Amino acid sequence: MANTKKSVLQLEQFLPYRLSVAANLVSDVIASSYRSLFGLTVPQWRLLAVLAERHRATQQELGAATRMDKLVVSRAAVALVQRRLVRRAANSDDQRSHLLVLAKNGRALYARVAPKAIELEAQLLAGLSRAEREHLRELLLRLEVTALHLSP
Amino acid sequence: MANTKKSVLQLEQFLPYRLSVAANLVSDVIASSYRSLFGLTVPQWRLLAVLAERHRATQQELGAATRMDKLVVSRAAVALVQRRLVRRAANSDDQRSHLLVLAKNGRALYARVAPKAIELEAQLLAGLSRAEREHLRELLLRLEVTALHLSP
DNA sequence: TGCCATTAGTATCAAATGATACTATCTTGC
DNA sequence: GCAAGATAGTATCATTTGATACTAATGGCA
Repeated sequence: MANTKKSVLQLEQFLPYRLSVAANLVSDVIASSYRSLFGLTVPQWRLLAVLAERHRATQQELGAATRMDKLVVSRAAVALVQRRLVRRAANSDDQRSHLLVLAKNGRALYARVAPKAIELEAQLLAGLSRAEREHLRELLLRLEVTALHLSP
Repeated sequence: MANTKKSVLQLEQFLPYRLSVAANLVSDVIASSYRSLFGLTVPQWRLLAVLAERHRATQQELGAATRMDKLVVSRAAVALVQRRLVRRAANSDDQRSHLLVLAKNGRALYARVAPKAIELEAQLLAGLSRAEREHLRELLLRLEVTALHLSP
């Protein structure tokens, strides 16, 4: 019998479940690699990535760029500053916030982390053709937009 | 300039990041819905779903079916038993384990939860055609297999 | 049989995460 | 130009989550 109506739910076929399983597996691969190689958590690594792209940002901007809430950003920033990978400077435009910038150490670490990230991504995507990767990216994006719409 | 080589990393384009963002958004939609409507966490809901499919299972089997570790399964099971949604029976084949079965309440609750789950899935996938949904499912599956291979 | 390694499940403690509320600064409306 | 919100960031506390180690039971296998 073809599954034309799917009035019954099967967990294995349930997309939110599949998505969660895939994302967790990928995330574990990434997270354990960053932690063991560089001592970085995922939020910390994301901040580094954004700061490498933008050269400077407030925590607020970092939160928007990484879609992490301000508490997660704050804790990651504190850790990075303590490790002297990132420096804080006053923001003359707004004294409530600080501008975060990569320190020399941070820049050096990022130069080591980024190739590893690209390599991991390549390994994860090894089973997909170029066209399939593009398609996956696009499908995920559209899913995101819809989910965002449904969010509380 | 076409991005032919991508020697530089952009977080926005980084697949593990995109996947994580999409999965978290979807997961939040699901989790908050289940919690507010039924008082269920995601692990609890997954156990109900598997028990509804199989009628009985040990925690070990539940862990394998839902890809959650035994600690998560144990805590979810305790909560479900306390709410009398699930009953435990001795397993004569192996006295170390128990067989979990949906109680009447659990069956009734599941009958209310499942349609909601299917509806949420439909809403999340509203932006995708049938073919695209299939494709997404397949791509995620292949990604999973690769990630599993890379796992520690 | 009887010993040892393995497994199912849980208790216990440490660490991460999240909710709330606070301080300091900024913005807006009047 | 000054009160009344709003916002950036953090401290504090409560809850979740995870690591470790434990108990009880099983499965080899000598």
